[in-house]
Amino acid sequence: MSENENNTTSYNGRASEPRFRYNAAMAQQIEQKWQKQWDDKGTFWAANVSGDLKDGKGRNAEGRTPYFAMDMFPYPSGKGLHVGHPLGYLATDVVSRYHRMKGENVLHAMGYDAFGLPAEQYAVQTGQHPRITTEANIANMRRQLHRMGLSFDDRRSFATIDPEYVRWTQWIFSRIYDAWYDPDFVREDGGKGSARPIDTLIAQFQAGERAIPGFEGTGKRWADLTSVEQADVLNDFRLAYISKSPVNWCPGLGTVLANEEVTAEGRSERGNFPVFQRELRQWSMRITVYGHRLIEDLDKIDWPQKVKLMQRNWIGESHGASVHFEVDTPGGTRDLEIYTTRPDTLFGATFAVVSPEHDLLRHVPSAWPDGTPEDWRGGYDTPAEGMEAYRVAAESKTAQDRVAEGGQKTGLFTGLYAINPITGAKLPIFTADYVLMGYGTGAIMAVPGGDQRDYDFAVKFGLPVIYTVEPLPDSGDDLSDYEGRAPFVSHDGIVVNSSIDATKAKGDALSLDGLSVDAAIEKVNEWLESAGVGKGTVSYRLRDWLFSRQRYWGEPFPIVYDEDGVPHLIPDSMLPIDLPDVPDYSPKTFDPQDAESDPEAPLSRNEDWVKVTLDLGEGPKTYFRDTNTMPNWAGSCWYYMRYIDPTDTEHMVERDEYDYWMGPDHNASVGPTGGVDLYVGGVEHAVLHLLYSRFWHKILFDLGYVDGPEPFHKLFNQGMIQAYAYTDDRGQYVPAAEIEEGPVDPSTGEPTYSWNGRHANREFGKMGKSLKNIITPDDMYERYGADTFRLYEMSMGPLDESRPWNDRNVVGGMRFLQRLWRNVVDERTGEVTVCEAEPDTKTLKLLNNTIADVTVEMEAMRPNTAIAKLIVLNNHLTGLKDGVPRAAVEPLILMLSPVAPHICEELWSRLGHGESLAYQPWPTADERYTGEDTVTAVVQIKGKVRAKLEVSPSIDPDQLQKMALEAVAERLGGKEPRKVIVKAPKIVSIVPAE
RNA sequence: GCUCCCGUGGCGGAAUUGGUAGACGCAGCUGACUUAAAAUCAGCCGGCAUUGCCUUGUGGGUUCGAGUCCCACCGGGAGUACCA
Repeated sequence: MSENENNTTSYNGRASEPRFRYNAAMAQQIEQKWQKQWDDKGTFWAANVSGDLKDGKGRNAEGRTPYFAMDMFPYPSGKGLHVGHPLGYLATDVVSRYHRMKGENVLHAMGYDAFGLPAEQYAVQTGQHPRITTEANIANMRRQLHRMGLSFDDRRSFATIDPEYVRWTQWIFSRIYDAWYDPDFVREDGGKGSARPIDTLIAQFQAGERAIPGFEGTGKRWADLTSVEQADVLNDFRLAYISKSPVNWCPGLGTVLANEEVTAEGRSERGNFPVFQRELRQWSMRITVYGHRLIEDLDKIDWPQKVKLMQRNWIGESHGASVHFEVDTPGGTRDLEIYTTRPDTLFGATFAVVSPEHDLLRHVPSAWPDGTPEDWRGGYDTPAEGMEAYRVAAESKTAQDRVAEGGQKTGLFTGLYAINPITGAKLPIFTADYVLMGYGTGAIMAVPGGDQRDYDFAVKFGLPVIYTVEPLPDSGDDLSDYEGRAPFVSHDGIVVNSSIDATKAKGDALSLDGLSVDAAIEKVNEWLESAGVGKGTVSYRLRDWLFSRQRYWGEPFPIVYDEDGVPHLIPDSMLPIDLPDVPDYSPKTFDPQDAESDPEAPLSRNEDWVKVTLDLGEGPKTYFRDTNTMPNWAGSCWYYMRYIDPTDTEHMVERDEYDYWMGPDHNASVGPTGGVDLYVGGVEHAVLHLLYSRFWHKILFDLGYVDGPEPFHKLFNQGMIQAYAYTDDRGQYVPAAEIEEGPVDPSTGEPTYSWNGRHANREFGKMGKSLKNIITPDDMYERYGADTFRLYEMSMGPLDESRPWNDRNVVGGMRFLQRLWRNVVDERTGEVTVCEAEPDTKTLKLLNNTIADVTVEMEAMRPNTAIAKLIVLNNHLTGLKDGVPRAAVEPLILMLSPVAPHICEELWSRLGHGESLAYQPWPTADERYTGEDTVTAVVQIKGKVRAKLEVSPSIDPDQLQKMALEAVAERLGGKEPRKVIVKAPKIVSIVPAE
């Protein structure tokens, strides 16, 4: 170990320092030495049960409990990492190392989510292929992570852009495309509803077991249909299908977006461009059919409540009823189906509202009915003219515009009337943009007596209000308002004025009067069904997942179209479909406000690629490739399974390997759903990646490719590392590293800050290049070494909470490691100084209590408190007069090694051990030395501490009470206490006599 | 607006089931060592105060006892928003 010349910072070594002091320079040498050894010896290779990855370097899979710890893999950005990024990676690494020491077979690896917009945009600017920059970025990020000492099995690393990986992404798409959802099929796990191969559906059509939608009553059999007709029928069943419904078109980005990628303001999450609703042909995934299962199975997995709640809200399951109203139109009687969650209020419906895109609006009368009030007409001469103008206006409105209207209702009378099936009342039908086409049926019955929005609308257009529910006296609703102006919206109440006799409407007589709301809903649903005018239904906020993008840097679809436009799947044997070279990588973008523009995909620019001759079983024919690419989420939807064996060329994942690592009950902590044991990542993926992954996984489960219905058993969201940033008085960011802290301003209680002698303002938030407050891991290695960096990040606070980075505090971790080093190694000579004598009883007590406590903290993923307890033990050893006992410092080193692995390996080796400590058994506490000899019992009078007693932990409660009463006898003044509570051995609480 | 989470010293943060509030670290202070400084080691370190009182955002409540449970409010953060 050589002397270091650098003396610029205190921990980087200086001439006067002892030669064998643990400083930054020595830390760097130790760290790189051990990182090389781990690599050379394959220390972190995990053993599969079979195949190419069976080699676990002497530790086989058989007989060892599998543990799969995983991070949300990174996008390899060109910007590199800052200290905020690896918090989660360090946490999983600590957990992985701990589980290895418990004797488990730990699968821990890191891949790269490498398709994406930044690389594409860089390619657009430079003309360089995105693969080149992406691969350079991956190499750089791999180096940065490696230097942290993360214990990955490097044989299992891959990137989503690797052709072998793309192949399986396309293979999964093919399986989804070739599947339909059979809601009646009973799965192996007993649940109802399952994805099934599309062949099973075709067989039902061929056998005549199932009517062919759209061809009922034509007498046509399946074989009689043209290929185009067959394709159209199947498209309506496939789980990946071509949709012709409204999608989010973003001209500024030149692509369409999923609902999840559009902000509440109606703009693109990326780039903040306006988004318009357009009807375009696009790929969609039928995620809505899984809505109920995606909610239901949340109960079976160990995820933060917050994320479960976000997914439940996003899916938005609501139970209600659909009701059919008859509408008289110029072309005859039409059916209007509405959706309501409160069918009990049908008697209070006084009008109906349909969304501006609703089909009914194409059947409005040619003139306004006699007596139509002026403000119902909106100034238009005919209903048709009004409908068209209103629809166009609503379409161009962003969500922001709607918010700006401040809840003000707009709308227009359609000239049509609907017959309330329960009362026979004639209700005017309006159109208004507060009713959304995409939810329910796009039409509502309006009950102004029970709904604030309907009420606002009724007031504006002078429509009547009928109350059918009376609030409960103790409901908290203001009863004085009842029958007054405001609607009563509470769900609790008693139904009144809700009865008909059979002569007034379809069906039998019905009375809801006097029932609770819940009972009324049940009764009215039964009535609707028996009268054939409606039924109870379930509705979802979740929409199908828009799955195609007009971008270059993504996976091409394994789909070609024949000359009739019928899509055909490319056979698995021809996968992967590689991206073609194109003259220009950018999608055609438009004026962000140009809603009428049409997407143009970059892949369409290579005609040689688009037009291909293939033999798909009917001899060589000309086909045209699909020119869309998959969204960024495709690769991250299933990558966890690929860690199991990225070398497998035969399967996405082999069943036996899946069962071993991820199958149901593969270890004691995982339930019947199976899945990754621990998945750590940011909460920002709560509804995007995590919902899509669960969806794909359930399809693959239904189709029998994997054995459990959930991908991730335990989810953990790490907090964010925040930082201070500084601006000058013009508001420009100035480098945080060059800020000087001045004296505290007495008026604010805050210090003053300056940069280059000028005043600076401090703000608190994220770390970012533009904020000029970045600290990189490389800065930390340079100043302290990777172990100190790891120690600091793990000790700053609870892993799941956000907290500020404070440069100044890092030094505490360095001092701890130095003290530990000095407890083992003589700083001047480099000799090992531990003594071989048995530790004294006090040391043994502390050691074994520490082992017990630290084990609990590690199990609970609380490295911060584990570290605090290890520091206490180390501080105790430092103070020992007769040298540090080996029997105490070795367990300390083992327990610290998950957090600071390099220095611990070095000390372990210097203590004479030939093998890495990575698989040394985790220390166990000797119960002879746990617990305490005496505890402090507290004597309280009315909750206040009045005396303390040193007593045995096993003291008899009666004896303790006696001692306590003696100790405070003076204060009780000889009176008998009113009450004494004894919780031996810790508390005696006395309530004195008055 | 609705839903959820969080408020503890100068700072980051500890406190099984309600049971001695402030572990551990940073900063600060004192001492030892040193010509001196750094480093290291030993000690002090919530506030007021004469022995005791006050103190976990504020105000109430439950309890022998509340940072922890309940109610209301204040402040901060996150999600979501005309979903019928």
